[in-house]
Formats: sequence, C-alpha cells, structure tokens
Amino acid sequence: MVVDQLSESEVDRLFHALADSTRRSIVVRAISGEHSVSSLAASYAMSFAAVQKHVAVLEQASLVTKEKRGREQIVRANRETVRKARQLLDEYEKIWRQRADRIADILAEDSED
Amino acid sequence: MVVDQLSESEVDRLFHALADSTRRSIVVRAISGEHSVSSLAASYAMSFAAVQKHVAVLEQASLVTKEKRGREQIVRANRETVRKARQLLDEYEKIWRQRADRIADILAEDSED
DNA sequence: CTGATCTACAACCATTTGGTTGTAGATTAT
DNA sequence: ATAATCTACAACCAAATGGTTGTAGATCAG
Repeated sequence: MVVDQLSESEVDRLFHALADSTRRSIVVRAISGEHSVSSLAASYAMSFAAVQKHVAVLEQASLVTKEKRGREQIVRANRETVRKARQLLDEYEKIWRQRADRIADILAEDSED
Repeated sequence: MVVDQLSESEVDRLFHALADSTRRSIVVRAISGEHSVSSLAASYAMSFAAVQKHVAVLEQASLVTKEKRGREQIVRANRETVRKARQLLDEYEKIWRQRADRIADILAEDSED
C-alpha cells in the first residue's frame, strides 16, 4: 500500500462525488479554468441551488475548493485528489499482478523438484 | 479522448459501485481469488441478502461477473472495468497537462514578438 | 441609496439506497 | 427421501440523495 492517505469514508465520498455526470462535468470545467458557482450553474438545466449542492459534494470530497473573490466564489479543481483516486485504482490493478506473480511462483516451485 | 467506451450512466454506475467500502472490499477479494457469494457474505457483519445486493450493484457496474458452479455463484472481478475507471481519471489529469501546455503556448507567443 | 447579482441555507418532496426478514427454488450431502 | 446449503427475490423500512422554492445577507453598479 502506498496511497492510503485517505480513510475509507474519504474514499466513499470521493467516488460518490464522481458518480454523477453533472459533478464530473463541473470538475472538468474547474480543471480547465476558473469559474464562479453562478457561471457554472448557467450551464446546467437545474437551479442554482442544485448546482451549489453539487459543488458542496465535490468540496467535501476534496475534489474542488472554493475561494471567495468579491461576491463570487471561485471553484478550483484539486489535482492531488484526482491523483489519489487514480492511484487507488492502480493499487487494485497491482493486486492482479501480485496474484499472477504468486501463481507463477507456485508453478516455478512445482517444476523445481 | 480514448476511454469513452463507457456511457455517462455506465460511469455513474461504476463510480457509485466503488463508493462503498463493503463493495470495494468485495472487489479486492474477488481480484485475489475465487469466492462464492456466501463465502464472501461470511466476512461481513450484515445479512447474506445485503451482500447479495452489493454483489448485484458491482455486477451492474461490470466490476464483477458471477458464474454458476453447482449451487454456488462464483464472483470474479473484471479487470478491464477497473482499467477503464483508472483511464477515466487519467483523462482528467491529462486536461491539467493540456491546460498547462496551452498557457505555456500563450506565454511563448507573447515572447515571440 | 437603490437595485441587481451572487451566495448561503432552510424547508420540503420524490426517489434511491442500504439494510432487514421471510419465502421459495436448486443443488448437495446423509 | 430428507435435511442442509446456496441462491433469488419480494416486501418492508429508515436514511440519504437530488431536486425544488423561498428567504436573507453581502457585494457591486448606477
């Protein structure tokens, strides 16, 4: 294990936040440039309050941060969190490799006798 | 884009399936070796039916498959789906790099004059 | 100062989620 | 044949989710 900087419930929040297309879209837009909550909200066929809630979910998952600028809140994506999520899935793929290695070892031992 | 073999709702299901520690645990165990639903269920402090539902969620997300063997159902993890999830997050990280490149290009153009 | 804009947040509602228990069908073991 | 095991699935329930509208506080523009 290398990536376990995240508790189980943080991982829960992280993947849950990513499990909604509106939220993923917000993350992509926040990666690409700076946006206020209201400018983001203008893009979606739902109320400002609904988008505000989505941003809050992303914020609790540390996928974005908000920074007050005048009367606006600027939403920025958090690169590190996306990296951690990817690394988590990398770990899963690593388990497969370990399993394959383990099986290969056993086969090698068999042929040693 | 390279990874878009998945529809938005499939991605929803995929991340939603990963957003639960019991389900992630089941995936890890299914990666490591073969398990029936009931042998998996024995590990968790919840009913068999609850675990059965978790497996169903993983199955709908294509994270695992079930194969009938006698009266048991063997649960196997689907390596390809985990890879797709990781690649999706890779794409996000790629957007950051593209943004950085774009900014670098603009700075280069500025200094060309 | 007044009005427009941006945000925060509460209250409400329908649907989904994650758990339960209970019943029933298949398969295996005695 | 009977009993035990494994699975499927329905019905139910509390809590969370994802949306709404409405109200109110800050900030900016005229």
